[in-house]
Amino acid sequence: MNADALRGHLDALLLSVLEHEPRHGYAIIEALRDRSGGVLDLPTGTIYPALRRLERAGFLASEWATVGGRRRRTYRLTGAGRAELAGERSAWTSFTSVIGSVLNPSR
Amino acid sequence: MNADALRGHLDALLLSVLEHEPRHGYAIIEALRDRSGGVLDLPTGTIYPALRRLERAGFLASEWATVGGRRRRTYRLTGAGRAELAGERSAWTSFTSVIGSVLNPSR
DNA sequence: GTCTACATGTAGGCTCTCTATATGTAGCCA
DNA sequence: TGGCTACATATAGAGAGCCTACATGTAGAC
Repeated sequence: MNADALRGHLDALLLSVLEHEPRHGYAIIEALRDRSGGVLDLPTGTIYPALRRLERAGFLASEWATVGGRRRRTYRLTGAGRAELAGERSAWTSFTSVIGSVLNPSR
Repeated sequence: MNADALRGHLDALLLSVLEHEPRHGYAIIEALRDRSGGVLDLPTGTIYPALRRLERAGFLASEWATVGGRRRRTYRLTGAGRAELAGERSAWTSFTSVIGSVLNPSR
């Protein structure tokens, strides 16, 4: 998976993974790996800054917890985050449609 | 269309538009606009550097022509460019599949 | 006591796309 | 003649985001 290809789509992935349950960073990385069949194995240097960016934007909220002696910062979707996710899903659909129509024009 | 979303996919678009006929930069911009139904209206500052980059990479070759008193640099796909296009198409398919499976998991 | 898994974080680099600007021709219209 | 629009190419610099590399620490297995 080329790094640039992901650009601009990571936010949607993160919001999507947090849609039904809050998760901490490490668990998010695992969830992305699972859902993608092992293809998406994103480095911490990508995930953690992105989560902070999304929180700063108001799409996520976080709180600290300690589980088994380890500190976790657990993120959950805010209302704005849910709206953003809906927008991202719709943007993804039209994006694939547009690129697809250029890449494989039907005529 | 968000600028970041395009990242890493522009090369595929350019190669695709040049697949069946050589074109010069200005005509490539028009072709992209047409094929995308007007959504993709890319600035010259995006297209021209990208074309040079693809030529430097060996995927395109160019030659100058003068038509109606105006100078054009016409680009065509090289053999390596055709191979690259095939790879990009396949990468696009798996990319959409992966992102799609994360965004809308079936379970 | 060492190794792996779990867990979070930052600094700096790299690359690509966009904005803004520059230059020039051809044709239309007033 | 002068101005406007379409045609045509090009570059400098900005901005943004993802990655690499590094730093730090706990828990449990062997």
